[in-house]
Amino acid sequence: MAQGTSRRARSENSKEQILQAALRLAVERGYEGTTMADVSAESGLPIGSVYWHFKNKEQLFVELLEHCHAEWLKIHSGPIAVRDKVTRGIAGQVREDPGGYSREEALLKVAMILALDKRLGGLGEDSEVRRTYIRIRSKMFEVNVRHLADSLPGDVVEAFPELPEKLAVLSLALTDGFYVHANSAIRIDFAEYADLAALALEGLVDRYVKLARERKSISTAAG
Amino acid sequence: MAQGTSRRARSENSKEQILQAALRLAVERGYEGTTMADVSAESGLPIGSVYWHFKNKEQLFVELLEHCHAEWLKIHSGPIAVRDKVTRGIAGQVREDPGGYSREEALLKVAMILALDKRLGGLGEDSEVRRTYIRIRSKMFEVNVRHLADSLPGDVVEAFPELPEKLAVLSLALTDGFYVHANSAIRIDFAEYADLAALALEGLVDRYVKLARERKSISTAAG
DNA sequence: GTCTATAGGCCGATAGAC
DNA sequence: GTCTATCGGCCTATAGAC
Repeated sequence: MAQGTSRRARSENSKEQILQAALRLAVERGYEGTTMADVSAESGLPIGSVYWHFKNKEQLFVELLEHCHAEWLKIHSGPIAVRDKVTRGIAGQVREDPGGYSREEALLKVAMILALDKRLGGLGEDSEVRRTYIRIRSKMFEVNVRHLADSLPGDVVEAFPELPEKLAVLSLALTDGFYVHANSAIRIDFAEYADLAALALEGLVDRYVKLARERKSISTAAG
Repeated sequence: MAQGTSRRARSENSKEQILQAALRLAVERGYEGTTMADVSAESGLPIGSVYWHFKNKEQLFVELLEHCHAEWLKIHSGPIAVRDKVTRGIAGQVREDPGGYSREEALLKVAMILALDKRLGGLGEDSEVRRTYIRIRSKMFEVNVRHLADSLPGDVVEAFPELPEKLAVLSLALTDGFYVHANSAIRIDFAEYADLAALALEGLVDRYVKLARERKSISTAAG
């Protein structure tokens, strides 16, 4: 560490190192599969330091989720088309980057793993890790709904206000589903399937667009 | 146990009890979350009996998977339409039956949990539980592809031989995706979404049907 | 703030009586 | 075949020197 590096800065650096190590391990091994000793070894810091920065294992994962969520929010701003939402999501879940995951992908991966890791923090449903995961997932979902709404034609959203939410659920389900598939060793061309999935959802949008236009022309003719 | 119950029959009965207990627990808690002591308690048999019937924890789960797969195969025979495949799959994954799961649903649930439970049997990728899961999932997938192929119009399958496989992947992804969603405490009307998902895939099929018919009329006109 | 050593608890697996 | 008692190993968390 160079001269002039404050104690405070070094401490923050250690904390960051621990979080990054925990992230790398959690993505590979899940919650139960990641031990505090592993985190200590991977970060290069002794286990005492880990417990100095984080009260316990549960708190480490709570902060890890919040850390990733903050990064995700930074990146995801502005509207996004259904097609991009689906293809980006699937691509992100599936990529096997040996050198580590981008922060955008990281939250989704960690979130997915924690979603299905039973017995988080020993008591399942009631653990703070789980509550944090649920809170963050619902925030991400709201953001997605808003961005999809912004990307759809205004008259369609007006006619079917629940459409953005429906699309968000479906695109999230597809993203999650392909993550599961990626963990099941049946090799497929994910890019091709991302296109296909996008096509399917776009077909749905087209249907609603037509419905909206029909309604409009009827009400215009009537009024 | 009544008179005339052979030692052999009682032994088989014990084994079945243990498997059922393991199934109930695994669905709720996953692999790591289910201890041999739990299985022993849930089955009502002492832990020594569990180890008499199964060499170790890994072997117990291997046989559990194979047991469920056999049941699944019994039920899933004959063609099935895309719509039914999707709606049935989603409904099965999501239902919260307090009294236990039907055997049809059980394999899918257990398979899903094991798919994402990292560090199965201590060594992740190389565990026998994982290999068994991979083998069974690929068998189930083949069966689904064949049944979907049987349910599609013959000329479409002829024109696009890869379509049944694509639909199987998408419908499986949707099923899996909604399972994840069901574990994330954002409450939605799954029946409605099952319809929507089916609609999206049917739209895809329609597109391919049209393409096949167009091709046919072109080649007929040309020939 | 950093690090080592270790306490304390839980789990998989076995030994051995019946 | 069934059951109990127990061992060894791993994991979280803490105590306490520096």
